[in-house]
Amino acid sequence: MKTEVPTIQDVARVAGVSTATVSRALSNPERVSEKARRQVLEAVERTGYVVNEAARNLRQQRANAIGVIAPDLSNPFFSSIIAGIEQIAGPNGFGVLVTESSMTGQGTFDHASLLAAARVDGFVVLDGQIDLGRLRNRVTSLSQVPVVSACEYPEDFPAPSVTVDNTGGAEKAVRHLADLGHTKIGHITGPRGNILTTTRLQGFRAGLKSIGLPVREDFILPGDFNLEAGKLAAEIWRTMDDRPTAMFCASDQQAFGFISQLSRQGFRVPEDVSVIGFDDIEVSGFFVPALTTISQPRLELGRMAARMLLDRINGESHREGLHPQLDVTLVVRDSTAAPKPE
Amino acid sequence: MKTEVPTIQDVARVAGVSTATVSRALSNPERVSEKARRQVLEAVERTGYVVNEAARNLRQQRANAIGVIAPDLSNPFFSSIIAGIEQIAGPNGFGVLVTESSMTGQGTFDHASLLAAARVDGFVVLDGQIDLGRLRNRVTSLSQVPVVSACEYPEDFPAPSVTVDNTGGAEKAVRHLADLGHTKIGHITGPRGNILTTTRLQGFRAGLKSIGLPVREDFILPGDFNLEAGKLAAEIWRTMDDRPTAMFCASDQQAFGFISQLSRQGFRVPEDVSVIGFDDIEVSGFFVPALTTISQPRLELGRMAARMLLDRINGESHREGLHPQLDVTLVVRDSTAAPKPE
DNA sequence: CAAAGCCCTGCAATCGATTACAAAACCTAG
DNA sequence: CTAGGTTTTGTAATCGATTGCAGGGCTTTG
Repeated sequence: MKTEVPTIQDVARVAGVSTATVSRALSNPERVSEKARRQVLEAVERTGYVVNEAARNLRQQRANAIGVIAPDLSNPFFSSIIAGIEQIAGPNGFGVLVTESSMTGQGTFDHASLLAAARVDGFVVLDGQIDLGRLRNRVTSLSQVPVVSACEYPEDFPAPSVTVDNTGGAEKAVRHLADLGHTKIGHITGPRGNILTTTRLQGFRAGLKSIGLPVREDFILPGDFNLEAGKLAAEIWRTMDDRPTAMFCASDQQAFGFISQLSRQGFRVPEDVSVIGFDDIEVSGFFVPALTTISQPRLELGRMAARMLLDRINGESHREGLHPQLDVTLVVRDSTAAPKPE
Repeated sequence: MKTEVPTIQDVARVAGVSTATVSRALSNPERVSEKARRQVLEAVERTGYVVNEAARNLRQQRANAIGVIAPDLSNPFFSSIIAGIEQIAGPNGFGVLVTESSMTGQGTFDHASLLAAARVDGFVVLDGQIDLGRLRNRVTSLSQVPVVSACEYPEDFPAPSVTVDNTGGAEKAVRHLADLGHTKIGHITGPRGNILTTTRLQGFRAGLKSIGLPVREDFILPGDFNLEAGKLAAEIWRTMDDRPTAMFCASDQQAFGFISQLSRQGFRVPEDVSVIGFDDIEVSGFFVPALTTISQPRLELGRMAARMLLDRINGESHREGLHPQLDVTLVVRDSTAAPKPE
């Protein structure tokens, strides 16, 4: 077995043409003669040639890859978006470099700069907490790299973004609960300072108002998007004198934690309290009880973000505008029901 | 704002030294004088220089990146492994290129070849179904790229691997159920032909034998690792005349599907049937009921795979042997209990 | 048949960093 | 002060693919 990796030179020699012709035969087949094309293709087959991306990238000044900065890979919500990005990037000849930003602040910077320069042609940012200002300061070249944010985005983020209608989703959730007859509706929020937290809380308030229910501030519990936060909120709910009969959770995971802890304490969902989540991750339909939730088009989020980024990289204008917003839908399952008669 | 990305030439000019000195100052600081180092560092600061990875890769013949071929990114099980890979790769200066192989057979090949050549220095394969022979045939250069498989691996896979003790885990599961008093123990398998399916089934059989219980073939239901498979198995379980009182599921997701469907039909876990899973994904502790399961060190799987791959790339021998196997542990929660007295 | 136009091909420059080699600078010891 | 050794620096080749340019061959048209 020869250990040398074949180069375009080898192919050229075998095919009896110049390297220029080989290159053209592979990337612009219509620019070479039928005969040359056949010879080149056969030589490629024979030698097992694969283009050296580093050389191509250097010459073309593009990496044919995009970076994804995600806060937490083990969260199924994000992996689905990444899958969507993959679906668009792959067929377009772009690789996807995924980086987790849930490291120290230091780490965030180091990783991003690692990706920068000729490594990637652009970024999709999924992390709403990322300190882009800091990034920009330190990595000059980054300011020239196209960035698109998806889903979450920091305040004043100077880049195109694709989001879902969080406010509208929250309103839908509240309306659904009210339609069932609930009047004492609570909310467990996301983490402080997060844009999703803000918009969903806004929607929650707006929803209550639009149907003439008062906003009970003591029914708004601070939380986070993870399982543990739901569990903690359940503990608070338990100790309340006057309990909400329905809770709108800022995420499905949070709802799981909430329901889980409640069940353990002997409460039942939806009999004792209705619960509605947000996200519609895969397992939600299989939870016990199956979770009523606001469904986000996660795959489409990723796909759209990738499309926008690719457009920017190719210098094309956005077909979908700078800040497209995708619709969310209410999915009614078994975790919500009419309140117990007093 | 100037739009030019600064190169090493610019830094050299600003610092008043040659490009060779700049390069050395950055990668081998001890090889240049104190003075030159200071000048270079300052020039880097001033110009905002970031090394061009493509150029470096081309010259050094290494990409400083590794590829990960995962079957399904939206499965939280895999994302956790990927996170582990990240944890090792990042600090060692390696980027991580993630690719999903759950596409057409065509896609699999295309993606891998996309990553090949100078894109990555090696692969971690998480997909047990991948057809490496086919890959090897078509992509000559791949046979020279180090590969490590983690978790799953195709039969006769000619590469180092890191796995967990699946057989032992299955035995532990069976023994736990038997200890609770169960004698009619069933199993829902993984997908046909998968190595995990085989080893866990083996362990299931061995476990029964070692405690003197007969293996009832009709208690072994064919399945898959996903939620839907568990649901289907529940339908079969329901129609059985003589039902197992405990089920060992090949994955947590499968167990969720099983429990979910059963609950919907009015059965209760663990009162009517005990269920034990395999994997211990994050949500398992928060399921209703909290799932008893076999816990895999998922993060460590990824970390070890990354370490092994990096060792191979650096031409070092493996500190941990060619096929290390990690231990799994039984985590007892609420989905298993003694069988109902007849 | 000549001129003009088009298609195809090859030569050689180029991308930006690294590094072998050689020269220069600096030290040390005799 | 000098020979020999060590450290630091610079020059220029190199990695492999792409592409501007120009030349050669072929076709078309007047």
